[in-house]
Amino acid sequence: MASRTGRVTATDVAKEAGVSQTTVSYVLNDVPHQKISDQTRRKVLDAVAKLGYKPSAAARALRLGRSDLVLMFLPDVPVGGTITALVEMLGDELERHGLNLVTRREHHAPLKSLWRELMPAAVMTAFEVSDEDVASMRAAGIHVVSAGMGPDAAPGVLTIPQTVIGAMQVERLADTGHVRIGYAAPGDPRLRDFLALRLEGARTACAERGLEPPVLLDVPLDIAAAAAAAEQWHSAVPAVTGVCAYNDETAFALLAGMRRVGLSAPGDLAVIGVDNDKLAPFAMPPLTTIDNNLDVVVGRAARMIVSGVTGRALPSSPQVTPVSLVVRESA
Amino acid sequence: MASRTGRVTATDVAKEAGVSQTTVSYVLNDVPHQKISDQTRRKVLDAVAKLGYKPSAAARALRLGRSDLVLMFLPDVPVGGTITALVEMLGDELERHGLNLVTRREHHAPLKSLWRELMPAAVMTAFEVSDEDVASMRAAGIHVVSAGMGPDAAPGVLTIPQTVIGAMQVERLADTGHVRIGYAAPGDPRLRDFLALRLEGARTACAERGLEPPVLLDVPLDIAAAAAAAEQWHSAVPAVTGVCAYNDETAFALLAGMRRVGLSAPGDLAVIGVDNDKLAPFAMPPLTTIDNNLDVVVGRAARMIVSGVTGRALPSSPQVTPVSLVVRESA
DNA sequence: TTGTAGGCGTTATCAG
DNA sequence: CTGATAACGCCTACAA
Repeated sequence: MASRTGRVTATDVAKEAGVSQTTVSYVLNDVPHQKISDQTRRKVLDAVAKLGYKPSAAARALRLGRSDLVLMFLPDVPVGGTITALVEMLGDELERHGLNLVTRREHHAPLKSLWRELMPAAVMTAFEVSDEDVASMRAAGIHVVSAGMGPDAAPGVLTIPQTVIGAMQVERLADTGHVRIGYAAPGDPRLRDFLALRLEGARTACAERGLEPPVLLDVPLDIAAAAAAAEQWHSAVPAVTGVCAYNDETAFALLAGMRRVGLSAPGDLAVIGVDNDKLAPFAMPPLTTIDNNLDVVVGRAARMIVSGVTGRALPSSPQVTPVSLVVRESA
Repeated sequence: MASRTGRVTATDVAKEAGVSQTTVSYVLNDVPHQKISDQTRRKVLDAVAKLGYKPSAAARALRLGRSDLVLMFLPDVPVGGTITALVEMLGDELERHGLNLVTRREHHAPLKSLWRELMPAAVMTAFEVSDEDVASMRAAGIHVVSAGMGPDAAPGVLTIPQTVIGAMQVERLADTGHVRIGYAAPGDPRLRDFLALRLEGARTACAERGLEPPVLLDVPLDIAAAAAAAEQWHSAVPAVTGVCAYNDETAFALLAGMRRVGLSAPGDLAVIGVDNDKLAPFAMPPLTTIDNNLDVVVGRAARMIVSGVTGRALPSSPQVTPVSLVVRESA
């Protein structure tokens, strides 16, 4: 049966079923205007099952000019749990549609070299890819989905509105009576793009409420440095009483710094994070934070990719901002 | 130049360079016993650069009978940051050798169906794959690397000694004067395999020091439940004074529970975690924990995979246990 | 040292 | 409804 390579091919299936190899292909791909008798179909399917036939992804890709791979480019930042979780979930989701996710950091492989090589069915770019590259991919028949950070909702762009996050933080603080707001920036400069947008959202929200712009301080992942920042906010005049942290990690550092200098949350300084980290409920005090609701984002991304690849129109997505506030005790 | 498909092929390169397609292949693959004149080589390489030629992974895979994909099967557990980080790092590392990592949860795709389809160069199985499957993959020429949890150091098996982790925790507690040890198990039943091994390591270490076996309690990710467990340990006679947590997440929950009932660490109950989570330094008090040193593990895994695929012998690895103690304040 | 030719497993075209 | 047959792009004996 199996040729000398040991592989079960469609031809083997055809022989086993007593039909032509073409018929096997038709049955397996559910070719439309080809009426196959139920009996024939059955014979083929039985042979497939009996032989354990699996079509070769390589041969298929070669023939079709596109593989079943989905290439995802990640920003070259210290990917917090957020993005890794997103990758994890997206991979699971795409797999249900027969797609395989391959991730790559942007700086490692210059994109163009990789997509020409892999002929992916789709490419998902996180946040920064030149329009030129996108254009040439599209020209090559690759479906491109970009994840934008801003408030723009261009077609084919998955929006993860960073500005909304910052705004939501400010709103929570304002709603709980804080008038003078601080913003805790992460030390890592590679996060500045995200920071800029979140900060902008916070600024806008402050302006809308008639508050002064947030007082920006760096809070590196270091207790002593965080403590210094905490004191600076606390002793300012007028004092900052509520701080938006760039993310939960920064928030944890800040809370630790505050403890060191005897400041408590939310009494002396309210703190609100971003990410809803697994450990957020166990912070001292339990951390109020913004949840990205990744499941929603991933679902949306998967739908965009799958519908693009299969050519089906996507079931109109509600386009609700998936970001939500999780109130605990720190703010 | 480019054929109607828009793709630049090796034939296009050959035409551009004024040589045969065979020569192009020889140059690009550095075929040994083929003496290519430097002049010819140059012409080919220039043409490659000029045209931006990239070999088709699909065609290559079809011809060679193996792709440049590396398939990694993950255990179907709530993969903590530990494993996701490992995946991330491994992907980066393999990429340097022209390999592409594709991950899959075990329960989703029944393995066999996937490897037959993708013809991966290597498969990395995390923790649980039947010997039968491994055998058939090997028979198909796929290099298989398994990650074992136990103390066994079989060839082709990457050892991540869970028992050592438990032992190391106990040793730290014993070294700091604790005589009655507790073990905080995670609520999630899917972690029981890991738990069993870590616990076994802890038991053995206790026995070696002449201590009673650790007092095992479930510490779910819930402050109230964790508080109850803390009280139970604290009020036992003789009292448990030091607890090994299954991981940092459990440790954080336990510390939070202790705070609720007025118990402090390490005074009333010393706590030691596992994972060295990013947030561990910011726990209250800063969490003493065990670091898996993933970079070491990943490096080893990558070497095993790459050497297996390229057929080169692997540079003898020191086989030192990569696990190490990180002392902070909680134990 | 270089060129010719065949086939890896699929899908698609075109006759029967 | 089914059966030959031709690519898809690459590697590699075998010839020249």
